[in-house]
Amino acid sequence: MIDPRILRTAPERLRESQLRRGLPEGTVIELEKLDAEHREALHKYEELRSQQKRLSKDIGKLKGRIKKSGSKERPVLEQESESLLASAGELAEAVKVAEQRADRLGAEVEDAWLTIDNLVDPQAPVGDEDAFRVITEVGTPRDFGAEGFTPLDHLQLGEAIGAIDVERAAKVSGSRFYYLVGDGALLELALLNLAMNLAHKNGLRPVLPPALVKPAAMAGTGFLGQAAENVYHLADDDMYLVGTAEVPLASMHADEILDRSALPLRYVGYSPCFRREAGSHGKDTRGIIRVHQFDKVEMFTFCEPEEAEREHSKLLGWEREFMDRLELPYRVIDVATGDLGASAARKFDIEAWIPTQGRYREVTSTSNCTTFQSRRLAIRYRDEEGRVAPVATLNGTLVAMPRVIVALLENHQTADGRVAIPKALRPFLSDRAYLTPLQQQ
RNA sequence: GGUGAGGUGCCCGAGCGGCCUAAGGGAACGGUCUUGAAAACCGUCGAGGUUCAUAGCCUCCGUGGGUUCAAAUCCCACCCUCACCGCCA
Repeated sequence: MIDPRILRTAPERLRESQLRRGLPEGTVIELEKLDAEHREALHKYEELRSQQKRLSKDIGKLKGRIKKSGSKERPVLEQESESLLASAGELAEAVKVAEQRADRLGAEVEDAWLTIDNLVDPQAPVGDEDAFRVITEVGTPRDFGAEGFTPLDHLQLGEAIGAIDVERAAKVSGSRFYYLVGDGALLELALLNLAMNLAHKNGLRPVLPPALVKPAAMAGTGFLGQAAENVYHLADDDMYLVGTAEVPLASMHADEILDRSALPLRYVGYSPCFRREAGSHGKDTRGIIRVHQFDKVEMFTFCEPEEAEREHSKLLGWEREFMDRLELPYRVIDVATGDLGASAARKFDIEAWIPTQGRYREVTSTSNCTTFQSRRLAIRYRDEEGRVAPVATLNGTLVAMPRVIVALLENHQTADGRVAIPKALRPFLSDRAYLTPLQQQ
């Protein structure tokens, strides 16, 4: 949710932002109309309600006097009370009608706000998915031709090493599932340990959050908009499986007023992530690039809005630090406005080089959600003047397990089918230098 | 799943359906006093909405409905917490 004052003072900013995202501006115009109507109805209701309360209070006082009255004045007071009650009855009816109208319009305004995405950062490149801007490229993709062999893809490698089993996962759970087995399982745990150690060293507080949440958490983080079709919903319980730890981490401080001295508040969560992948049939069907369930280490920050941009750089820096430790070639892109999530004002993706695809693929992503999520979730803080104001929220991936495993296997493979383990991971893998195919063991 | 108790403002805690729509205490903040501090005393002290307004007014006493001229207070449903029992990772 965006500051409603902007709708009233500068609605063109909302329209402009929607257009940059490639969304219709009509919803904003609709919202303006509804908002005005709602406020008018609210005024009417409040005016009537105020009258009613005054009248009710008078009746209360009168009843009190009747109790204490003598037999002489009692009949007079009772008659007065009768007439007051009669007019109060009429007022009550009018109040009810006015309240219902105001409530209805209020709900409509709220619904209309849900169709408006966060204001995009003016620095974000404008356009659709392909309009991203490359910020930097790090490392050099290997030239397998020069090395004299054709690289295997991650699934071939993973199966040879006995690390990945998608066939049995298909038997048990269907397509887009996988088992990590043996060194595969150990590899995830090693990545987890490295990520958590780095994050903890950088001052983030580790969290193992719930992965099943109530509708408010899902809606508050902005995943029940266009993204809703990709969310698993348990109808019997009206609960959602989270697609990222961002959801429980953001919601952790819902309805709270944070102490300014506690900001920035930084967490790093590890959780399973569930995604329906609706609308991506036929995309990335091989291997574990696109799956329905995976584990992810996610960073999350609550900070003062003025600090958000700087914090965003920090998160990106920590993501890059992690990628550097894995010795993977990657690039950083400034994601285009048309490809931003509903909550994000600006987003940077890190894309790792995938040799068998000959291109960069997204492995991490960090978003500045400014005050969009915090308004919906009522996460506030007391600013310098002691006023209550929404905080800014930001999130960033440290490791999305399957994709990082894909990148590691493919980039670090050797001509004889082994996979070199980056130095940073070795302490967590019995100090081994290679993952070895089962046949060579 | 069963039984019992309970959910009130930052915390504790009172609240015969009206006659102050939240008493009282603590914490916090400001001040007086003090060399400084503590104590004592005085004052301030929830959030949201509307509004130019930190003036007024409206809303919020777990959530959602209902009864009433009027509801924290009555009725219904649900949620959560605690204790014990049963089952279980």
